[in-house]
Amino acid sequence: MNNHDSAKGLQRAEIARLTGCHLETIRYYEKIGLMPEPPRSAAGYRIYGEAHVARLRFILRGRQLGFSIEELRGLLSLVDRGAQTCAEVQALTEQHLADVRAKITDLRRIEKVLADTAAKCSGEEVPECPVLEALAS
Amino acid sequence: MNNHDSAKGLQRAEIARLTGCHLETIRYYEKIGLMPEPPRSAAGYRIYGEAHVARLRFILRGRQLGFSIEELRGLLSLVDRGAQTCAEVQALTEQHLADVRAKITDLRRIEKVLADTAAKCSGEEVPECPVLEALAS
DNA sequence: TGTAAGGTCTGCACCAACTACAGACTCAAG
DNA sequence: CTTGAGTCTGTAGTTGGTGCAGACCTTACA
Repeated sequence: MNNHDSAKGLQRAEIARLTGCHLETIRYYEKIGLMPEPPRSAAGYRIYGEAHVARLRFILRGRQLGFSIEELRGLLSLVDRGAQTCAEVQALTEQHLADVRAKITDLRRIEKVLADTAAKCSGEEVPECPVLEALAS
Repeated sequence: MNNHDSAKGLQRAEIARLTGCHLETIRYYEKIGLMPEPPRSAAGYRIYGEAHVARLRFILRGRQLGFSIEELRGLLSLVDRGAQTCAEVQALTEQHLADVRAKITDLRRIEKVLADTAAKCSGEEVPECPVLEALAS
């Protein structure tokens, strides 16, 4: 009954299924103030609406892109107080982009070391393993 | 007095300085069983020797290369029971290399999304910010 | 000889970003 | 009316450490 759902709202398991977010994570986001406290049913069950789904999707997408919780808090506060601050959002994004690029550089250096040392392995019994030697040096 | 040091061993601050490892981290590695418990002075102070320095360097280098604590535990147990297991070390390394490459691929995808959306920003006051829209979609 | 500064000891609390679980409650179906 | 599933709360565990309090030890200087 979709009409029922959209009229009456969603429970925790439903919003979790819709967004792919773990059940407990939603409560966690509420606790740390990323998600607003939803209205409750008479029995105290959380009832979510479309706005909650949209906000949760925003958060999840940001997390996928590697934004930290604190970065998302910043982004969301910009969202919450209006969209006239595009330059601020751009600055946050550029900073995060720089972080991501630095991480890629690091990982490529690591990749090279690992590939080079693994390539030296004969796989047979040799007295000294080149990987272990590379780590020890 | 270097002679004194190498004859009598090193204290925690000295091994930390030599290896660049944080003081408390050494104790942590000991607690979780990566580092052996060192002998103690009469007053209970830890006394480290060359073998401890070498093992700690091995661990630190492995961590720099992104090996997890558990992976290092595996590597070290291979080291501890002898070097005739080069093929096992190679397998661990190849697996880790694959993980690193997967992480690089992910980050490059993220980099592209961030760069594309940030590039759309005018920086001026526009009604909808392209970064926020990209996150919300 | 006294004392003050600095090093070390232990155990515990804290960080991110969740995840898991116990014990109580509620709800819907058979 | 009972059973099973969903939800509620608070709390503990995860990874890889870091920080700190309060007690001890050691050394240098007066």
